[in-house]
Amino acid sequence: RSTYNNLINACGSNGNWREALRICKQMTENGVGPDLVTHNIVLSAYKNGTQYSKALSYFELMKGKNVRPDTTTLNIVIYCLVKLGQYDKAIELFNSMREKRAECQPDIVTFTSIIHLYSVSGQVENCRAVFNTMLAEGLNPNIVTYNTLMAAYASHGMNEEALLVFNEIKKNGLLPDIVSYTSLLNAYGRSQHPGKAREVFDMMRRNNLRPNLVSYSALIDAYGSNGLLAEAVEVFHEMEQDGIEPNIVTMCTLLAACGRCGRKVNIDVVLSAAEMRGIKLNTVAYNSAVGSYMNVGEYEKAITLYKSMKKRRVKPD
RNA sequence: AAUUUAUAAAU
Repeated sequence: RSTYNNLINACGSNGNWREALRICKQMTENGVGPDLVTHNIVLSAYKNGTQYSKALSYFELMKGKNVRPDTTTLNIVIYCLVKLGQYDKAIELFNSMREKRAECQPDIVTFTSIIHLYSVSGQVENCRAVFNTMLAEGLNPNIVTYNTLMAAYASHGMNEEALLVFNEIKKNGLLPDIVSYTSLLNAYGRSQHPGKAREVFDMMRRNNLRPNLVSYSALIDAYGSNGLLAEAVEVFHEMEQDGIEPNIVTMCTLLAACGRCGRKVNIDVVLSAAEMRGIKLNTVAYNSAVGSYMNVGEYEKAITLYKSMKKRRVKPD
């Protein structure tokens, strides 16, 4: 059974949920019944394949077969509900877990997921309360919990709150990791403090953490979204010299930066830079480029790009 | 140190 679970998991963690299901069926046909771990692996296979509704259906199926879920099961279900924007249902499930007699009590993952929920559902003011409740329940936050709380503040441009959390990490004997630094950096970028964002980036290096693709892209955006295109481009070069390959998000960030620097710049340069690196533009990147052309008043180029979008079979949204 | 769950970047 463990062998099968391992096999299913190998497919599922790559988002290959069809193959995962196929093996799961085969397992049953060979007379090996799935256990709860198997079910959880199937659920997470759906999740990794972004098949959130299918995951929820599977969960209903489990209930129909009287399979008792555990906290991990419910955590995955909460994750899927959040992805589908079904926040009320997620909260309902969370509350049911918190009842005294509930079989599956919320754990640190559950609480962290709920903090994240409140961030993405536009109720960041609830995040700290959830965090405090978790403490009151005697659960110790780990670095992911702190990072989630920080990211919540960061995405809302609340840099002071984010910094407070960052300092709490150290106070509680944990070490900020690359995600912590990137979130703090992002908090400054989102609140019009690109210089502070750079300071965080440098601080990360001084603490012997190597900035990765995400950290670099976040710094590029900190400059770009605040109108500092030259600095953004400089970081882009710094990144490549550091041996980190840009991806579509990086290029899209630069494309957006071109539309925000307040003057007419050559967006084509960025487009061909992407092409030279074999990075194919997706819908978001096209939107960004078209938007930037509009911002700088190059309406004809915007239309041309829109047309080439269709030619390359990238769906406009 | 390996069967399953939570966190950071773009329009």
